[in-house]
Amino acid sequence: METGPRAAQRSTAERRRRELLEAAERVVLRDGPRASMNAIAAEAGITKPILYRHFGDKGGLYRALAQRHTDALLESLRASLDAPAERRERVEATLDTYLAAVEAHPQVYRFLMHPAEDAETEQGFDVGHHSAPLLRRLGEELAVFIEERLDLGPDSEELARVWGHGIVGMMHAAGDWWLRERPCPREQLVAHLADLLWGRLAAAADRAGRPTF
Amino acid sequence: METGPRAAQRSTAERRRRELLEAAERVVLRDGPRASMNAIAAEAGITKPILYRHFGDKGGLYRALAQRHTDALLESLRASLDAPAERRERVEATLDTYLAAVEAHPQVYRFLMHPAEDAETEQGFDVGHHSAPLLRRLGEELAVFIEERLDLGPDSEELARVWGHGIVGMMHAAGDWWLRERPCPREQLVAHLADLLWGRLAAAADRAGRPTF
DNA sequence: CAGGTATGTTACTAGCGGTAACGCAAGTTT
DNA sequence: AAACTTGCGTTACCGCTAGTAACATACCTG
Repeated sequence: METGPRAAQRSTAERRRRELLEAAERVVLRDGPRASMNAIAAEAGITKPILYRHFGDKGGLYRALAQRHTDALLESLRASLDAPAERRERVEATLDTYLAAVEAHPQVYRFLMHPAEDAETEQGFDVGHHSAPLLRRLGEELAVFIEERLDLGPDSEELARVWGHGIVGMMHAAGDWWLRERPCPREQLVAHLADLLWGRLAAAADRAGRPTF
Repeated sequence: METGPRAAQRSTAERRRRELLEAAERVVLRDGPRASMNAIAAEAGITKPILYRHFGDKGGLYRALAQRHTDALLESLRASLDAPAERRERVEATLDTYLAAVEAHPQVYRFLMHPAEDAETEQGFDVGHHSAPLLRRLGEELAVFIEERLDLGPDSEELARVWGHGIVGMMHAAGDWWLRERPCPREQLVAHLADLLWGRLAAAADRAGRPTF
């Protein structure tokens, strides 16, 4: 156990950092991703330069803020994907985990995934530039998982990566649309997406009296 | 045919507008989405207020700029999806149309789809806020198409919309990743994605000596 | 010729991210 | 005890942005 003034200093610095992050989170969840550094500093009861000393720049603050949520989400997703069950059940569980997180904290989700909502006054958070890494991480992790577990013949690594990113994109886009329109309960969305992945698009019959599809 | 000074004025105004849009396009393709109104005005050889008179605000200019490209892309996609051929062929042709456009004009693509690349100096174009509408439009159009052409039983409308948005998201995410990493030729990516949609994920065998997936 | 209308300018505001320079308190060293 | 370092905090500023108000100029119309 480390003691002495250095340790005390570091621990207070870390506590301070957590306080600042909590203040930033409050502001971001209230004002959306266009929250300004001034506003965050004011919420924390201090002034801008302190924020910059702690986080370097706005991107640093954002990343620190995003990591709190992405790490937890990634862990849940890994668990769902790795649970002992049939393949389809696990795919559904994973989709459901993601969508449940989105449903439970839509503001957090929007902050992580969506660029500044309104004005192009891009002084806000350029979340898009940071959401990409998250989606990329998800895609890469899924790719590794698929490649490890499935026998896909030649080109399996390439195929797995295409699928990893494609499936993550599907989940993301469908979830985004669903969150906005809420056209059905979550379990139904999950089932529909799993149906899509299970080839129901290919197997569907053409509608009578229509050109083929 | 309308004549007289009013018509002349309007036609010169429209020509001016086109000139301004072309200047804006040059700047955006050169400087990325963070191009400033000042830079665009300078490129056009005029000053800011003229831009604002023509396009209202930065978002207006962006929308005018985006429409030029999205309309053409949407038309190509509709044509590919509606061509006389087998379903899988048409799905592949549509994916390929999208990816070919992405491949042919990556800068345009990035402008349409990606928020300001670097600094969070969000004075740039908040493209994310505008790309969403494009992806949404694509998803909705595909949903209508699927619902019209396929016999999906009960809940067909809901199912078609989930699939529409999900497939568009898959295409978008995979294309985005592919554009960055270029891991394989286009036709291979198309085939992999079509395989995914055709249920090859569900049909794949587990790898020997591994937990099931 | 008088008058409106579109086109253009200069000069400005308000707000942003980011930083330099300084004050101050507390603990450490001599 | 005095002097020095070190971290926390401030004020005041920079350069940039989007957007606007006010003014000038040309041109076509009555």
